[in-house]
Amino acid sequence: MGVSKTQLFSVSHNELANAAKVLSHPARIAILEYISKQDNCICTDLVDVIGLAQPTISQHLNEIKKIGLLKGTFEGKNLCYCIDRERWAALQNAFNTFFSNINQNCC
Amino acid sequence: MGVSKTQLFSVSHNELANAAKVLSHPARIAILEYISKQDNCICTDLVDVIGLAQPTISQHLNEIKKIGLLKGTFEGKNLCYCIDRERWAALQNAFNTFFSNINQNCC
DNA sequence: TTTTAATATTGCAATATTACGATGATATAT
DNA sequence: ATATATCATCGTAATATTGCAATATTAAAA
Repeated sequence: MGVSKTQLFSVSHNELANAAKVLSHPARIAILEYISKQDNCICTDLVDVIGLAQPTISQHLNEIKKIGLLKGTFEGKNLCYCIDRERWAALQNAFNTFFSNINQNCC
Repeated sequence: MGVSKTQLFSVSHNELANAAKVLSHPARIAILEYISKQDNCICTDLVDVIGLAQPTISQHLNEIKKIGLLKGTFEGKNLCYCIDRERWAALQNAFNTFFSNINQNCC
């Protein structure tokens, strides 16, 4: 049915899965990497950097915004935003916790 | 067109995105967490633990297998497999590297 | 005020994902 | 040999994702 049965799973499992979903497209990885390496808020040229059409970039940015990884202003002519470091660190921690949680006695 | 333009992006971006895609469904998070916490290889009862139909679990396991996170035997009556710790650590490192790579001067 | 530049939204086509019933394959138990 | 238990595969339906052209919106510049 194409619909994930999210109600079967815990909140934390769904949250981690949602975060992973944002990272599950190379364009979004590239966008995040590019933004995170800037000295300041960025105010354009993602379309040139990534190589996808402007509406497509806009859509990807929206997915990234939805999980709170960006902060700044979004209305008007020029965007001005950057990585939300607090959220970034929280996601880093969530992934790290997940990966650390393995039983070292297995196999 | 529903097709990701993977050729636009670097190998490492695509690899990280592919790994994230495996983690982008709560069932696979739950499956991986369950397996990783076992003392031994597991040989059944994932269907009961997760609560999805057996073919669905089988499909999810296949996605997990595809990126090399499982090792063991898969044919026959009883499965017997567990987490591939080397691959697990590699993915942990890949995510951690990605998240560590942020410019602390931004904003 | 009219242009212009930058981003968002809409609508659509192509493809991917999720889920499960039915069925097939395999190995063990009876 | 037959039944049973376990997992894989096939087929299919429902929904989600990706991408872009066309268009709208917004704010600043001319």
